Amino acid sequence: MNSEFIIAVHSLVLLAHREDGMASSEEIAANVCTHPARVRKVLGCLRKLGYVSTREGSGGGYRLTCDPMEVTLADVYRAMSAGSLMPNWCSGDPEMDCMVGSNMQDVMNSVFCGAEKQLEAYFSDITIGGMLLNIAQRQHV
Amino acid sequence: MNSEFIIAVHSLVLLAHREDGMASSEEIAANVCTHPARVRKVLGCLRKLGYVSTREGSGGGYRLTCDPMEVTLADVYRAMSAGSLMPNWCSGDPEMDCMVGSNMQDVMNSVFCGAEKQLEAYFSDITIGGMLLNIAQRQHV
DNA sequence: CACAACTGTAATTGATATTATTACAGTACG
DNA sequence: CGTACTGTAATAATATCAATTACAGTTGTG
Repeated sequence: MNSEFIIAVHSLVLLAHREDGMASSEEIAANVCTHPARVRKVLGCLRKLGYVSTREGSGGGYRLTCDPMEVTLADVYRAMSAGSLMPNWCSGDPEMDCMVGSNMQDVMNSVFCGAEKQLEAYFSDITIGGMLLNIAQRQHV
Repeated sequence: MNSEFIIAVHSLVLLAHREDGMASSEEIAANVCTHPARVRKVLGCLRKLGYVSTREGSGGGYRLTCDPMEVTLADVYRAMSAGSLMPNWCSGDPEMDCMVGSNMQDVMNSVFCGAEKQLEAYFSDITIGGMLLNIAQRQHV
């Protein structure tokens, strides 16, 4: 799994937690524990999808522009990490003179496509707002 | 996803395809397109689980000792790649003085544990024998 | 206007993970 | 005893990932 997925989710949850829904890349990076430039790259992607808006210049930063209860991890996954389940290493070779070796790439591919669908279905039940509630509950136990 | 999973599955399908269920690490490596030493490592793991037996020495190699219709990808996944869904990169820090940042690792962890269960459920419906049948069907279309 | 505080983006470096390769001891067969 | 294998570890080569640096562009403010 791509770790940009984690950064995206964490950032959205953090913004949802802020009363005004705002934070700079530096604040987010400190909370996520990564570099501001990396946050900017990931959040730039979320902006294109309309989940956040950005304001450049002094006093600028990122602001949540979606309802956290409406955005699911499946949305974020599709945006940041689609296809990450399939390993980049491939076995077999279509040119091979063996039924198994020549078809394995295709078959493995369809297996992982199915797995990815399954994963998305699971993620589609988890919202950014739900994660925030989950965290808040832990706090009070 | 760990690519050893792919090597393990491919090897098992290949052995299941062989009439006598046997092949040497060199034959398997040629079919999978990797190095024999790597095949030996993976198949050594499958041996410990009882899916194959090995014979050292001249004329030796690997032999399938299970019913391919009984072994699922979930079995192989658990053996080779358990926990591979979770990225090794972690956001947040439990020591942090922020509700979100300090709890994110735990919450993300539980998200990925659930995802892994989901994935295993999907894999548990796919057998080595089923994959071989799938390949054989493609051949005749 | 000039400056400070931001984002956007790309290039570079450094760290880590992955795969291939080599090497050799151990085992079995003929 | 020699050949053909597995088992295993160490090393080298490669690819991937994350941190860092750098700087142009934007915006609010004195």
